[in-house]
Amino acid sequence: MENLSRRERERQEHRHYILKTAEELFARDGFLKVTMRQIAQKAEFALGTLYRLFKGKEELYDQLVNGKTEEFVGFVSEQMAEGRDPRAKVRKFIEAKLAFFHRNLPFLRLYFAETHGYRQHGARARSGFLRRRHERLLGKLTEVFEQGIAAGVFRETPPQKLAAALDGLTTAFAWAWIDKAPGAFPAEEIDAAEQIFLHGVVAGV
Amino acid sequence: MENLSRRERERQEHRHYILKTAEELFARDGFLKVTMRQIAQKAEFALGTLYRLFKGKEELYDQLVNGKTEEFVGFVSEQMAEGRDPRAKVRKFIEAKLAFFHRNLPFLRLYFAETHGYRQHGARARSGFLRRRHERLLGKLTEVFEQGIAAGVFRETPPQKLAAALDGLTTAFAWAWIDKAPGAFPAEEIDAAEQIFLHGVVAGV
DNA sequence: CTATAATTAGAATGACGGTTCTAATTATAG
DNA sequence: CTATAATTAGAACCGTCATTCTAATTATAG
Repeated sequence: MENLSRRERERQEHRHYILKTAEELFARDGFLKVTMRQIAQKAEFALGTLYRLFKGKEELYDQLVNGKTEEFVGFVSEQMAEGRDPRAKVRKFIEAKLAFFHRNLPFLRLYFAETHGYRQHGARARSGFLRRRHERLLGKLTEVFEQGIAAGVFRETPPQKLAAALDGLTTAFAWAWIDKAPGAFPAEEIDAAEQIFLHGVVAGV
Repeated sequence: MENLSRRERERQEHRHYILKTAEELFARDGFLKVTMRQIAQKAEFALGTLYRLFKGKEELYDQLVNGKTEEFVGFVSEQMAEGRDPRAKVRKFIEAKLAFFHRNLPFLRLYFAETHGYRQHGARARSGFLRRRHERLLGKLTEVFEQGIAAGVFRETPPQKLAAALDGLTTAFAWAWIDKAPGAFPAEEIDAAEQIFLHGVVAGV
């Protein structure tokens, strides 16, 4: 990465800056409503320059979304791996997911749009890279539950369902938090999600 | 509704049929990607006829989505009201929500797009009718939890968080089920959602 | 039956937006 | 300094809609 001409380095910086700018627009309005002209204007580049740096709108969007997703899934996976036992891993998953969204607020909307929303372009979105990454993450969660059940820590329940439940619970908390206090660190949400998921809502035995 | 000329009755039937046809298209591709021509063709009406029956694309979409949402929120509310105690109401909520989606598969996508996705048109979607209905439903859930906590049936937890958690959990199960077996009645999902939500995943005391 | 109104089909209009092109500007090399 | 290459700005092109318009057809009334 260091043996690049100044030219090439600037090119990369420009690409990066444009992606960052586009992220806010895409997160707010979605792929279809954002125009290349808007991106160009907000990033202070000419329209033609965007097409020199990216093949087109789809490539630009894909790079953005795929890059961030990789980062997200990687981070959450690593954090989960640090948990010693299934319960700790569950806690890590919740913490990592919400913390990542806290640091990458616009990405929350993009990720959600791609994993649960409409196909945004071509035939790629719903069957593509991002979808597979999301499923991989759920797969890792599923393994954690399998281990926990085998070890007798968790109740006998289909582990995929547990994974879906935890993912849905944390997503719902992310949405509630984004509407309420998107600036603050979602500490309460993390604790509440863990508590409810581990012990349920019925008052103690 | 009965003192209508044959003309007027037919007019209503045509409107209804067009909405039904449009629902499938909107559910599959989203507001922005569906064209009026597609709707006209699929419903076997001329383009001009659509504009005679509806003011435009937005009105058509709004009527569709608002009507169904009213139906959905009404149904779930009624069902919840039938539960005798907070626990039964929780069970009813889960049953009603998943059963409604089972009967109205395309609507699941529309509802979700509107409550959690991008603004689909104008400035209306995210602050509009549907949004308020969704919040009203969450409000009713919140009341159930307040009562349950007061009665000592549920653990002391902020009731809004419980409402968000249950809503998110059931939504996640709806998605998992739609991907897996959209034809079958989601009986397993209902039971698993109730079990996890009430008692958590940690193996019994 | 006509005359008049309602309804239909589908062509024309106009705006918008992704992409490409051109002319000018700026940088690099010799 | 030129000459050549890279880069920029933004105009032009082209296709795609939502919406409106027009001419023809069908129904209703007298």
